[in-house]
Amino acid sequence: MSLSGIFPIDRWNFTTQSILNTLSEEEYAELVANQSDQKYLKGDVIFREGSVPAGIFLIRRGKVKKYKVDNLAKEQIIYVANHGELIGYHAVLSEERYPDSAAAIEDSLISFIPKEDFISILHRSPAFTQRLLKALSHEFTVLANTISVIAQRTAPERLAIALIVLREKYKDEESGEKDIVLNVSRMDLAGMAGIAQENVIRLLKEFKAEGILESDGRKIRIMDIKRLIKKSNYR
Amino acid sequence: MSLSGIFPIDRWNFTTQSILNTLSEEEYAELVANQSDQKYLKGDVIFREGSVPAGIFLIRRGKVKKYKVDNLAKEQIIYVANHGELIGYHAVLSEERYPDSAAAIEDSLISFIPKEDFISILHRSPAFTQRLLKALSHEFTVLANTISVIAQRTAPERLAIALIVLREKYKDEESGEKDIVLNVSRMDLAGMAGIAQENVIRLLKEFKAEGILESDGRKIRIMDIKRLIKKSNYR
DNA sequence: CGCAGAAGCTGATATTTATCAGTTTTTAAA
DNA sequence: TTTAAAAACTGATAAATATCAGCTTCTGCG
Repeated sequence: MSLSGIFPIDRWNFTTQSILNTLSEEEYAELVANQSDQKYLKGDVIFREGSVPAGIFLIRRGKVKKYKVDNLAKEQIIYVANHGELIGYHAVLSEERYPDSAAAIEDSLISFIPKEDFISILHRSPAFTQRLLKALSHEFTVLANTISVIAQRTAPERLAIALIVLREKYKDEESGEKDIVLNVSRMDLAGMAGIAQENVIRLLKEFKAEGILESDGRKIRIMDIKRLIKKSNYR
Repeated sequence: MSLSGIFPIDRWNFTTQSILNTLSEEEYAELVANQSDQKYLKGDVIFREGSVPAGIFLIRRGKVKKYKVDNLAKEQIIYVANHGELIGYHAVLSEERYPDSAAAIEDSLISFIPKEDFISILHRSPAFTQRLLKALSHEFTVLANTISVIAQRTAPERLAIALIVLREKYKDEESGEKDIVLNVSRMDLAGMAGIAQENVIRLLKEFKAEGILESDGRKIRIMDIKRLIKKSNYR
């Protein structure tokens, strides 16, 4: 699964989307027996760093950012989870408090599953456990990749990468393959790329001038993915 | 487990050291039945990013850096593993190529365990699997923490943090609790903190002038851990 | 023991990126 | 529809950090 044959997009995505497929019908039924659905509006916080987990979350519809806030304000986005993905399971498994916060970046529908039910299925289904182990191992790849990029790439490269990654997440929203439209604030882009908001704006203007993208307020339309990948300078 | 009551050192260490304790004697015996020990000199590469894993490694003696190399030269260190820890298991579990490289940062003795034996035990021992799941989940905490620090802290703060983390890894080397001596190159410090070598040298000089540490070539003696923690500015 | 290469170190300079102090535009609530 | 707050944007400046070029000191090998 590689983007346009050159950008290793699998290095940027967790793989919790397909985990639930390992469950039998009755196992799945038991997992979701006590679930409760909740709507979250854009910006709503789902859980906060340092709090104690009571269960895990399944994103039915929408997108969620996982982030850490450092010295007051300024959040660093660790990962953007899409519909179908699980979040909040790390803390349950490691028996720690949440290491990061999660908030909706668009209106979302999310199921809460009590941790007891999650743990119960885990003990019941070896296939589920193996699949989870695989997913968690892959996450190491994604996070190590993120560390390397943030430490070693320039601001324009990091922004380009953020846009490529987001484009993939917004792909299925639209019908066509080309000219995918992202709907994301400058602040969230800054949080993903680890640069100041003002510089995100300036860089977007440059990209626009180069014909790589068009933007109208929050909407960013990727016009030339090939040139964007080139901009990212990714091997 | 928190350093001097204020620095959250557990946020900086994987927990694979105690995983093998979950195995019964016969399980352990089977795991290591086909192991082969090998000595690695300081600087020797254990595995390289992009290659295909054939098994996992158990560090019997020594220390190992896990790192990613970006655009020729300049390596970013993701993690420093100590004796007792397992490395190379992510790629086996996720059935991918190694996402990072590993090299000895001091002379080390390392056992290689064929992946078949590892997988076999994994299927045999639910306790082992659960423990591994927990360890991998904790790793998310460590890596998310690293991302946030690299993205949001200043160079002096990052260097201070690198020194604090290393101090903990070198603790058991010496007898006393105080004035722990690190044995690490400026280049590796630069790789850990994500800053240029030259600046590592300049910052170390500052720390020295402030009485925080003393250094004699590669040997760095932490004199005032409290002031170092303050320097790191860590909540 | 001598020597070559690596690592450590220094100062000067360039570059990148953040910060600041606004203005304009958009958005959503009254 | 008005309007207040939030987000987007701009230019100027400051700060942080990297880069470069050269020098010195170690270190391990022959």
